Amino acid sequence: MEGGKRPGMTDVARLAGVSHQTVSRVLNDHPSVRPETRERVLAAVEQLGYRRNLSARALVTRRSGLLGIVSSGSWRSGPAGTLGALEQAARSAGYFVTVAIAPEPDPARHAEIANAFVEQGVEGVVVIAPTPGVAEVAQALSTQVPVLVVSAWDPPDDVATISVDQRGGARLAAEHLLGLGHTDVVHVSGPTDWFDAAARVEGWHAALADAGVRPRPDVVGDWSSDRGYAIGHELLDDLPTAVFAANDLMALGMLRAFAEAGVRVPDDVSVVGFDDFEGAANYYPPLTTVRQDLRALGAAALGALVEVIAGGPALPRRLPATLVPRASTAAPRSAR
Amino acid sequence: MEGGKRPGMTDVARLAGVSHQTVSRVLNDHPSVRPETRERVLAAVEQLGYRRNLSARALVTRRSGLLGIVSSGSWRSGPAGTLGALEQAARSAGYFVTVAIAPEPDPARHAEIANAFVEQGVEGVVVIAPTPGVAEVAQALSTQVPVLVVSAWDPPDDVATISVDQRGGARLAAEHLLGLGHTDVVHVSGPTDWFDAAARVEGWHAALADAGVRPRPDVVGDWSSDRGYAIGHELLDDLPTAVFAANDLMALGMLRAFAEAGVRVPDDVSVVGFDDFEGAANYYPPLTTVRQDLRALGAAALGALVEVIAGGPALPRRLPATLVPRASTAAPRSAR
DNA sequence: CGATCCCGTGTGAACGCTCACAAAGTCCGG
DNA sequence: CCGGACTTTGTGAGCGTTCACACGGGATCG
Repeated sequence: MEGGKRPGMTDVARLAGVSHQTVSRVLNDHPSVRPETRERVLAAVEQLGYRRNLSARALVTRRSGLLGIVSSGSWRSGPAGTLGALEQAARSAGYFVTVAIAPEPDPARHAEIANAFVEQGVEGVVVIAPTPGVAEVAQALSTQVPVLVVSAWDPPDDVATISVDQRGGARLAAEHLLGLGHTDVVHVSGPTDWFDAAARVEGWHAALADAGVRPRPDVVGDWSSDRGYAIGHELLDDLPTAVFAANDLMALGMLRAFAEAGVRVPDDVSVVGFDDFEGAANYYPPLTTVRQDLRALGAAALGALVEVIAGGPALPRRLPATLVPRASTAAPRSAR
Repeated sequence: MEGGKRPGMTDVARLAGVSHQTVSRVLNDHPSVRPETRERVLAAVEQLGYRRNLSARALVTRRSGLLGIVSSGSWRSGPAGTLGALEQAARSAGYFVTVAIAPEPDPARHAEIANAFVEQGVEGVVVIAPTPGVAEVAQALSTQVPVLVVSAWDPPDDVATISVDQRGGARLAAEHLLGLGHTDVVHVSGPTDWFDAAARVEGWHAALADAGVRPRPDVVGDWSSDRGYAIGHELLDDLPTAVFAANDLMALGMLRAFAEAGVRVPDDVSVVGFDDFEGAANYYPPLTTVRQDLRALGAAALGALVEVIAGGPALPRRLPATLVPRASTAAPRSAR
């Protein structure tokens, strides 16, 4: 697995018969180096299996080429996509990426993460902040290093933020239901301390208010399909004509509760979800839902972070969500 | 966001009235430093907001404290869990973690990743290798740096490997079905170039052979619920009494195909999945499946990598999978 | 044909830290 | 009270790079 010790620039220089500085120039493809010399150096690099030492480089340039990502332990769907897109975008922007997971509300751990990132010399940090607890990390960091927050959150001050437009997404769901003729509707929300959950609640109510429709009081869930199932059961006593679940998993649980009770979807009740989670297209019935493009989010987040690093402004941005109509929604029976 | 320039050890030393070396000792809590001096240094650190520079440290110690993780773009479920567990375990072992995503089979990209990791000076790498394409990365890397492969893969040589026991898991599924009295059974596999898919196929056939049962020829899927749905349709013509899907999403698609056709699960056909994917407990009916504890996998992988770094042996390890019996399986009609 | 400029290259210092070693200071027993 | 052992602290070098600058030589120009 290893030989003696890794060769350095001087070793390459010696073999190529040039100075270490020339080697450096070749490696950073500086213009003024004779093609022939370049060849010779590259050959030496090849022969020695030389790899540059980024620590040494970072030490003198004060640029680590590292970006930090803080994700959350309690991050349900799609961090895979977001994270992956983030990483890919980062790499093509010439950065490496280091990751830390922030468990919910632990300030000590948050400080530790911030500290670790600063010590590593990250040039910027993306914080995926679903809840206020994690958003604190962003706060802690933003005094030390450029930070971009991915969160449906109205940042208190000058912290740059990006997210999928949760309000807009919820509005889409509401308008879809409204368009079908539903007026007896209910929202099953996520935990209210989640920014996404709160924004969806807002969008939902705003859209209904605009149409003059008064929904039933929201039911608060916890994102889990189990809870969705339980809530579905509770709803059975007095069924609305449509339900908007704050995520697909809760919708899934409700679908099961309804199926077991012999309630047909969408004939007896329409169901809309949120996320377009994996498999939602093949729930029974296929779930109408609001899709968030998390890959696009990741890529956009990275772009925004790079701008912030470059000293750009901290404009909040929202990426649009889109409605994916499928078989779980239809006009209410009364309208047929 | 920034002040002038970051203070260094010498700045701290000057303020505390000691030498830079003493500062270093305090920071690495070396035993022999007088408590009073320590206090003074720590106060100075605090006052200046000093953070050490890990690049500089890495340069001299040749220990970066960095671990690399290569994950795969086409890594379906649970990287969140695995990655999260990996990161947490790494941190408590005193490492940071950098991530790279390998889009499927591109050797050039793999080489690039390997190169980047080596240049960063990672002390070890975890490669999550679902397919031979990605496993090549592991090969390439293992000559340069300690590598641990997470994969249901029989490594060609001395590469350390860890995974959930896919064969055992598939055997569990088969034996569960056998125990219920099923003999007319079929396996819907994953893409055959995936190690996991191949191992599940093997375990399935081995278990059935042991019981003297000849299953129908395997149907090859692609992990997606859409494909599962299509396969479910095809199966309708001549229904077996039980189906073992290589993952929950394909099972989900089949569940829908059956439901739409009025075929009842488990009365008319039993379905077993694999993964215990999010929501599987609330599919309709709740899906009997084989659970992999991916968090445990992540933690174990890190432990193993640390051993490899320390020069330990490269024993392959398998973590057990467990059967989660739910409502989608029952005795075949003939046996009732 | 000498002064000027640019190109290709080399020289030395510095980045912020740890390591090896040396120098005080402290304590003890004889 | 002195020598040795231990404790606490300081000094200088060096890790592998890049940066600032200096230098020689050919081309260009007046």
